[in-house]
Amino acid sequence: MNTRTAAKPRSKPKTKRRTAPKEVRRLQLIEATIACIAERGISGTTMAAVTGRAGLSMGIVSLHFDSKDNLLNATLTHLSQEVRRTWVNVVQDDTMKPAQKLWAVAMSSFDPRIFNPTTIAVWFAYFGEARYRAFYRRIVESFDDERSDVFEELCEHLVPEGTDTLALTNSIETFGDGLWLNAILYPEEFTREYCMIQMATYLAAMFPDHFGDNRAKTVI
Amino acid sequence: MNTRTAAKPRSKPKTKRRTAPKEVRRLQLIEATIACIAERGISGTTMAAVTGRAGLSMGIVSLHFDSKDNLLNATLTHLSQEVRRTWVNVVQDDTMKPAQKLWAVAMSSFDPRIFNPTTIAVWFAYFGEARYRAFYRRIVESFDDERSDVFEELCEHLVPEGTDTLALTNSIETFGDGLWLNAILYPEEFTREYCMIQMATYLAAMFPDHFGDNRAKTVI
DNA sequence: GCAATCACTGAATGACTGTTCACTCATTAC
DNA sequence: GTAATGAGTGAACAGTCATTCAGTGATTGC
Repeated sequence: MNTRTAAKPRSKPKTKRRTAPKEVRRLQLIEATIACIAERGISGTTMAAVTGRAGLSMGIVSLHFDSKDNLLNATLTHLSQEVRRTWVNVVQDDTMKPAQKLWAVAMSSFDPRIFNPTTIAVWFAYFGEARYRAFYRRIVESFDDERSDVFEELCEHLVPEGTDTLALTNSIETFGDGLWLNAILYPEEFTREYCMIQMATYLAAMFPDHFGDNRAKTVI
Repeated sequence: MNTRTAAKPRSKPKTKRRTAPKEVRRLQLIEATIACIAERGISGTTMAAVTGRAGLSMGIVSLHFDSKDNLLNATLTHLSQEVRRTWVNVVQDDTMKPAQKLWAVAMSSFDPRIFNPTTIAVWFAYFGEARYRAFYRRIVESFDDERSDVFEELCEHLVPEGTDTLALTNSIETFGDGLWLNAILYPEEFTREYCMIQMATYLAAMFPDHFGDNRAKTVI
């Protein structure tokens, strides 16, 4: 439906190309699913709503994903990968010192591509329903563990020997989770900027030697 | 179906009382709803499931709540009141100093009556779906505001003039929210005790003069 | 040009769900 | 005792939804 027409100049260009590569359709459906979940919740996300939004017919989901469950699964995986890309980009910069990296990874949670009302709403939609939680955990766990490991390793460079860096890592992630939660519940107050300031204050309190006082401002 | 009727035509004392006071039935249904949402999510919480679990018939919900929406509404209100009772109990003790009160209110979030897998799961179930979020917010907002006001007023006793006590209050609530979230996702790691220790560490960092170092342990 | 293939369609199907209401029966008033 | 009351029942109903599949039409291979 939407574009990507065959570039055959000699055949009639009036009809839109109806067939598209598999990956294009899959992404098209995943994006429609995201929009739909954000707007109507998972239980309100019917096949008719998703396919209608994508401008396709009902049968298309079976064709590309077999079932609704598979589509929901693929959507969550897609979201996870987007989050991963966001923080991985940041740690790959080898010119940064551990303190800068830790700061950057923590702040990457507020990158507009992943920190926006639509995306956050979808995360909590999956998270909220018990029947999807196992499903959610299975998909998210490896992504979460990977990030926690990076966090913990960075922490070890910044705190005295003997500090419980796992607890520290958990607390940073916990604070970030709480900010996401409030961002969706009170979007006027917990804007992106406000959340970043809150995180900055938190990091300053936890790593006074590195981000304490007015140091924070220079790193932002 | 699974009646309590005992079916003996004219026998008297063995039949359970079939009628009960309105409040008993309402509570019975609300508790069945809580169990059901925790187990199956909101979309899996059908009238048949709720009434079946309560040991009553399908029509009973219409009788006491008119509709499913009203039942869901009443359930969330019930949960909010339980949370409110928990922290209000704590601040009413006038022998406590502000620092102790703030500590006690923050820790009241981990009272087993409100901090348990079932109850937390239900909170996030309501919270997770966009179509219920407005509904959730309407019910919860006044409860939340009331608690935040108390928190903020207590903060003002503990920090230097000019401190942004609203931001500080928000950050404490945010950290608590994050702990609840992790408690349901990683129940083995984020136990009640672990969450309380995390909160203690957080408060110690934010109020070093009052809960810093080993002070915290004495207040627990 | 023609047949084969492939992407896609959408009405039909069957399973499930919230609500209704005619009915049952325990309790209460007299 | 008898009648009136009203709590409680559950089959029936109307609506919704995911899935299916016979069919359409675009594209490709020859």
